[in-house]
Amino acid sequence: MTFEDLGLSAEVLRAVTDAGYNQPTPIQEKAIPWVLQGRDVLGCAQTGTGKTASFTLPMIDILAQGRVRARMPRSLIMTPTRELAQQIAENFNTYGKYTPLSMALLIGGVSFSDQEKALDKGVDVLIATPGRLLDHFERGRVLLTDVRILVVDEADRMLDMGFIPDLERIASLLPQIRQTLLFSATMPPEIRRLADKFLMNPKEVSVAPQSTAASTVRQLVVQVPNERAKRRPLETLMRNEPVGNGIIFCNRKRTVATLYEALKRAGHDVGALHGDMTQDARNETLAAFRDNRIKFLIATDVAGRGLDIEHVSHVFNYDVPLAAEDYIHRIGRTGRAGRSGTAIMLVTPEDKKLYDRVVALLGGKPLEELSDLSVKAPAEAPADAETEAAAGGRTPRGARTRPRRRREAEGADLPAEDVQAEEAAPAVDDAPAPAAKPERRKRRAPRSVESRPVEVVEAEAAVDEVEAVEEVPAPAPEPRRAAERKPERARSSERRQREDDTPLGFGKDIPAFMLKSARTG
DNA sequence: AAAAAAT
Repeated sequence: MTFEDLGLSAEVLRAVTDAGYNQPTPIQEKAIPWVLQGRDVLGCAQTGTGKTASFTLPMIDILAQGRVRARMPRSLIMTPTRELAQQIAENFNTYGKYTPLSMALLIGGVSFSDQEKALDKGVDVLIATPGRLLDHFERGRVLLTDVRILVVDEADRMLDMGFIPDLERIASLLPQIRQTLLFSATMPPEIRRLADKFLMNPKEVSVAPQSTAASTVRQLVVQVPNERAKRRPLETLMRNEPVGNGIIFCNRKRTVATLYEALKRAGHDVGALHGDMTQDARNETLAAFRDNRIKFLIATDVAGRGLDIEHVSHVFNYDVPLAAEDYIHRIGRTGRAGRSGTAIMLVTPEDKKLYDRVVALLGGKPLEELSDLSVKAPAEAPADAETEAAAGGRTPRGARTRPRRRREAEGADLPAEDVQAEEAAPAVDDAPAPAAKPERRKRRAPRSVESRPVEVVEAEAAVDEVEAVEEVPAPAPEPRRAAERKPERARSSERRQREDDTPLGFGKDIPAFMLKSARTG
C-alpha cells in the first residue's frame, strides 16, 4: 500500500514525497480514505503512529477543493497543548506547500496581535488550544459558523486537563452539519460519551491496542535507595548510554528546574521544558532539542504526549509517572516509526506502588533491571585489599566485568543506524567531567565495608557525601536561570527597596485593581 | 505526590 492508493491529490502526494515518505502508516491507511469520503472518524491511536498526518493530509485535499482563503475558517483543530498545536501547524505547512491554504495558530502565551492579523486576512484552518480560541471568540475576532471540519486531537488528554466543558462550548458554536474527527489514545467512557455527542455514525479506526509500548523499545529500571540518590545513576546513564538524544521526564516543574540547574552545572548538554516557562522559552528549548543543539531535554509531562520529535534514542523516567498511562506516553517518545529506543526508569522504594501499576499496565511482567550502575572501572577505584579478600576476590554481581552500556556504546549489539547516528553526532559530554567532583571525593579515605559488593558501596557512599555537601547550602546565587525569571526577580527586589507600594512600570496609568490590592495588602 | 490551559 502506498500513498497513491489512498485517493490523495497530486499536490499532497508530491509534498509527502518531498518529505521523504512513501508508505502510509496503519492509521493513515485506515483513516485517510474515510476522511476523504467526508465520514466522521473516531480514531484510537497512540502518538508516534502517524496520527497527525492521517487527518492533515486528507483535510488539505478537502479544503483545497473548496474556496481557498475564505473569509471565515472552514476547519478547526483543537489540541490540549500549545506545542502540539504548533506541531500540527508545521504539518500543514509541510504537506500543504503546493496548496494555497492559509491557517492561524491560536494558542496562549503569545501575543494576540499576530493571531488577529492572520484572522483578519481570512484563514482556512484554525489550529487552537481551547482557552485562546474562546478568548478570540469572545472578543469577536473569530466566527466559527463556517467550520465544516472539526478535529479533536488527544481527546483523552483534553479530558484529563478539564477541557471538556470548553470543548463542548466550542462545538456548540459550530454548524451542526459538519465532519468531525476525534482522536484519542485511550477510550475511557467519558470520551465515548463525547464521541457519541460529537460524531455522527463514525467510522472507528484503531491501531496498536492501548496500553502497550512499541515493541522496539527496550525498557529497563534502575532501583535507587532514595530520591537524593537518583541524580548520580542518571548522570552515569547519560554518559554511558549510547544516547543520540534523550528526554528526561520528571513529575514536577520544580524537579525539572532543579535537575536542569544541577545537570547544567555538572556540564551536561541539557535544556528544560515545563509549563511555567514563557512560551518563548518553551519554543526555543524545543527547537534547540529538535535541531540537536541540545542533547537532553528535561521535561514535565507537557512533553509527554503528542510531541513528535524524530530520533529520540532514550527516555529517562527520573520519576515514576503518577498515572501509569503516562508511562506509555512518555516512552512513546522513543522507538517511533519502528526505530529502536531505550527507556530507563529510576525507581525508589517509595515509588513501589506506582511502579507496580506501570508493570500491571504493561501486562504484569516486571521490567528488566539494570543493577551495575555504580560500578566504577576497577583500575580507577582500587578496592581495599582486606575487603576484597572478604568478598572472595570475585567480581561483584555476576560475571560482567564492565557495564553492558559501555559495550553498547562501543557498538557491540546495536542496530547499524543507531551506531551511525552516534558517529554523526558525537556525544558532547564524553569529555572529562568538570574537575569539581573528583577533588571533593579525594577528601574521603577509602572505607571498608562488610558484605556488599565493594565497588558498588564505595561509589554510592562517596556520592552520598558529595550530594550532602552540595545540597545543604541553599541554591546559592544561581548562575543563570530561565530567561523569563530574571526580570521578575529584578522587579521584586527593586520594589522591596522602595518606600511605597505603588506598582512599578505603569507610569500614571496604574490599573485600579492594582492600587486597591496594594492598599489592602 | 502533578501537569496542563486564557489572563
